[in-house]
Amino acid sequence: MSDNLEPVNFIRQAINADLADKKHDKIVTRFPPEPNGYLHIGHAKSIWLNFGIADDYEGECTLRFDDTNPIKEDEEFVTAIEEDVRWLGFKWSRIAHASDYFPKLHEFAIELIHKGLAYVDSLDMETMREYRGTLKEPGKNSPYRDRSVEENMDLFSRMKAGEFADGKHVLRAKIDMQSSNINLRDPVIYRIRHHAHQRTGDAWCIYPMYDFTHGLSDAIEGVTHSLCTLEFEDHRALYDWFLSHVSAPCHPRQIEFSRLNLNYSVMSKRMLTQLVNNGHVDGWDDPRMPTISGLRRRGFTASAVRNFIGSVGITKKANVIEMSMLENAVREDLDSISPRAMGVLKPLKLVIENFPEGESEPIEVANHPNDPSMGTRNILLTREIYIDHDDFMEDPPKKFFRLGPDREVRLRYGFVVHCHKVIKNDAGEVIELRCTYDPNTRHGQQPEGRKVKGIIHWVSAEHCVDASVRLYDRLFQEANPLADKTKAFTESLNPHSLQVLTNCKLELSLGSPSVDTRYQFERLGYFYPDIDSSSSHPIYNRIVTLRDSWAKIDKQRKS
RNA sequence: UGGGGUGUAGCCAAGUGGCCUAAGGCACCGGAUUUUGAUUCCGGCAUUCGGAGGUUCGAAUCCUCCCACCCCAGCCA
Repeated sequence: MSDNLEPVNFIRQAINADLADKKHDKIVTRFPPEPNGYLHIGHAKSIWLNFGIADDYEGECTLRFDDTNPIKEDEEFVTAIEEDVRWLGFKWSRIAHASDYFPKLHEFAIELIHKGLAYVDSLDMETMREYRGTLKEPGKNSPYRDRSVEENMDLFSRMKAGEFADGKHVLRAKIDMQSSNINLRDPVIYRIRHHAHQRTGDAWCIYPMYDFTHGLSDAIEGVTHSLCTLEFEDHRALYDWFLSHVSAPCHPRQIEFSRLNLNYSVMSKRMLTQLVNNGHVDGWDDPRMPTISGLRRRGFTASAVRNFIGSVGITKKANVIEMSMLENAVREDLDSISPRAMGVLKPLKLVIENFPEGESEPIEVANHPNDPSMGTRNILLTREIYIDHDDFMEDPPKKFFRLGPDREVRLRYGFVVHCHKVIKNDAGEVIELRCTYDPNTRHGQQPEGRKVKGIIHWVSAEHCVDASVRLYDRLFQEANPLADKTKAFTESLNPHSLQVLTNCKLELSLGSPSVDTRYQFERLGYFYPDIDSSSSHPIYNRIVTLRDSWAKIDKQRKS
C-alpha cells in the first residue's frame, strides 16, 4: 500500500536490475524490529519501504522480531509493534522471530567452529576491548584464538549447557584482527546470558549477536533484499562474510538507506524510552510522541503517515525533515474527509439583545463546504452564545477583522452582530459582550455597500456540550534538540507542548462523535476524540491547526 | 593516506553526458475566488548542481585534486 507515485528510488532501481539479471523470480523483504520499544515514524519509513516493495513486486514481506537480547526485550512491545504495523495498513506474509531460528543458528555456529572459523574466547570484556585496537590502530590476536576445534567444541557445548557464568566466555568469528573495518576484528557471535527469553524461556543461556543472527535469518527466510539503515553500512562486509562461510540457503543483498529525522523531535528509541520512563510524557502513546501509537492517538490517519513517508523519499543522504511536511500531509488528508463543526475553546459570552429570549433559530448547515455528499445538519442560534476569546480584542490592530468594541462581525452561518457594550469583572477582564444583530444580514444576505470581512464561529449557550480539548505543540523547542552536546536533550523540551482546556463549549453534534471520525472545528483545526473521553464529557485532541494567515500577520506585528 | 558513506534552493528530492539557460513537494512571497484569515486556483522563488582544475562539439552527470559533513572501537540492535 504505497499510495504515492514517487520516482523509482535507488533501491527499487537495484531490485529492477537484479530482476533483469534473472537473479530472482520473486522479491522477499522483511521488517525486522527489536521488541524493546514502540515503533516511531522512522520505523514507518522502513515499513513503508519493505512492505511497499513486497506489494508492488507481488513478493513477500515478513514481520520478523529480532529478539536476540532477552534482557532488553518484552512481550508488550511485540504486541504493540504488530498493532502499529497493522494500523499503518500493511499485511505481513508471515510473522517470525529470530528466536525461531535459534537451533539453526546454533548449527551454523558449530559449522564455523568445525571449519576453524570460530573460536571460544575467554578474555574478559575489558581486555577484549584493548585487544580490539582503535579506529586507527589494528587489533591483536587473543591468546585463545588458536584453540583446537575439539577444545572450542567442548567449551561451546559447555557454554550452551550452562556451565559458565555470564561473561566467562564468548564465541567469536575468526576473521582478521588487523582489518581496517572494526566489525571484522573477530566479532563476538554468541554470548552467555542466564536470562529467560520472552519466547524461548529457559531453553537457552547463550544468545547469538545481531550481526550473526540477522543475515542468517534473512537467508533462512529466503529474503532477496535486506534493507536497513546507513549505520549498518560497515556491517555489510560481515553480513556477507557469515553468509559465504556457512551453508546458507541463499545470499540476500543488503542495501542501506538513510533514517528519517524530524526537526523539533528525537527519533532514537533510547531517548523515547527515557521520555516515557522519566515521565516527561504520558506514555508511549502520548500524542506528542513521534511514535506510531502517539500519532494514532493524536488522530493522524494511516494514509497521511504513508503519504508523508512517500513524499520524503528514499536516499542515502542524511536528512532532517521539517515538521511542516508532516503537517501538510495530515491537512491534505483530513481536509477532504473531515466533517466540519463549531467548537469554542475559550468561551466568551455574547448576548444578542434584540434576539427574543427563549427562542431559537434553526439553521441547516453543510457538513463540508466542498462535498455535498457529506450532508447537512441543524444548529441552533439563540440569544446567548459563546464566541472564542481570541476573536475579540478591546484595542484591535488594523488588520484584525474580528470583533471589538463598536465593531461588527458575521456569525458563521448566521447574521452580522454589532458589539456595543463590553462587560468586565473586577479584575478588568472582559467577561461578556452585549450585541445587536442586523436582520438584513440573515442567511448570508449582504446589504448593498456593506462589507463585513470578519466571520467568527460560535456555539449556542443553551444548546452545547462541555468538553475538554488538548492542544499540542512541538515536543521540543529546539529544531535540533541534540545540537548542544553540553546539555541533556530533555533540557530543550518545550514546556508548552501540552495545553489542556477544560471549559470548552462544543456544538451538540460533537457531544457524541462518530467512531473514528476526525472533525474540523471550523477556523481552528482538526480534532479527534481522545480515548480518555466519557459519554458525559468528551475530550478532543487537536491533531493539527488549520493554516492560519492571521497568526502569521499577528506574529510579524508583534515582532 | 584507519575504514565506510554523503554533498542539487531554507527543508526534502528528481536528474544515470545533449530535449537541463535543473522536475515536483514543503516553506516563503504576491494575487484571484471564498459566509472557515481554511480549501481551491494562478504567479514568483537555483544562469546553477560542495570547490578548483581537466576530458568533451557538449558535464549536475566522466576524470583528478581539494573541502565539508555523517557513521564505526557493545559480550546493543
